[in-house]
Amino acid sequence: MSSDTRWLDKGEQEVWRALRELIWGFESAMDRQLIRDSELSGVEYSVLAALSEAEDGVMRARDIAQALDWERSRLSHLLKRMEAKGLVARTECESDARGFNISMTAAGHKAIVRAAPGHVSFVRENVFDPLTDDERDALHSAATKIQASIRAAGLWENRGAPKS
Amino acid sequence: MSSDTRWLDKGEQEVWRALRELIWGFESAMDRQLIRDSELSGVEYSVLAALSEAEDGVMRARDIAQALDWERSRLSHLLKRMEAKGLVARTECESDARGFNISMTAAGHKAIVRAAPGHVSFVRENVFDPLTDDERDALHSAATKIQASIRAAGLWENRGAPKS
DNA sequence: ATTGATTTGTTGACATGTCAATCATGCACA
DNA sequence: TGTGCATGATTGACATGTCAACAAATCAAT
Repeated sequence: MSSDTRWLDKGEQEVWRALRELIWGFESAMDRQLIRDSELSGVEYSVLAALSEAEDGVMRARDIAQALDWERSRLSHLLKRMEAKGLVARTECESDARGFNISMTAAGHKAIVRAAPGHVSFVRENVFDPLTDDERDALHSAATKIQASIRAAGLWENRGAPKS
Repeated sequence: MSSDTRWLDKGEQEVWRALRELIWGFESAMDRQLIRDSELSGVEYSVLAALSEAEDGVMRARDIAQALDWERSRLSHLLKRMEAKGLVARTECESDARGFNISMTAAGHKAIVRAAPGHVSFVRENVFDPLTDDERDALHSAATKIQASIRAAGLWENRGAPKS
């Protein structure tokens, strides 16, 4: 494809290093904060947060997977564990015998209500507070553009269904 | 800690969603590209890239772990696999009988030379090309500031050694 | 020198994620 | 209405990461 690779110059390398460190470190830092201050892991929080945004706290597994952009098997494994912990419950789906409705239990609701303030504070204190308005806006548009570019290259999707 | 949580408003939620998706999706997209175009996973590439930057292509395991900010056991497990694949070799360390020197093999060198152009192209095409100069600079400073903030909060380190 | 703490690295148990295979159900269309 | 394909979800094998326990070597302080 390219025998004439455009390598990164000194300045570009620094930008790339800063971005790479952020991408590698941010998620685990967020997880550490969550686990320290609540009993939820980052992925468990994600699922419960998705359920919270549904009106009645119930979603089909399919829709959770889509909302989080996860593989089905990943969600399936996680739901099994969360069910064992009593954070969610599953009921059969009336309209489609293949599906399941996932709902938050009282314990799940309690857990996310307890975890949410610390999580939001983490984001506010470490993302919004340190940035100027211009930096925040530029970060927004940069993140959006980078994602769009990767999507256009066909490398974003988890299971790139090659239409061959 | 805070009964008066400063929740995110609509605009902030959008910024946060864009950043979260980038952080969750970028690394796996990069891994997909690497595995598609070479025989290296992202973590294997990281180790070989670190070794490439040492003059003689040899580093102590300790220094690799520090350069990548990884846990020792993670590196140990990975090096065992990479050694089995013939990508790296280990020799005893003369100056410190506890340590090991890790070196690239010819196969490891060949693999990273083969993988590097595509990897650099991925970064250039998806990070630098889509951004204006201003956005790139803002991204740089935003990433730096966010990391600094998390570090100041004591949540960055992998093994936060609590000095209790 | 001896003792005790620190550093370096490995190991095993376990948590989590990916992938391919499987199964049942639903749907489209002749 | 049946036949074939698409969808929803689970499972098991495997890859990878975390954590705590361990062992050996080094260092520091007396």
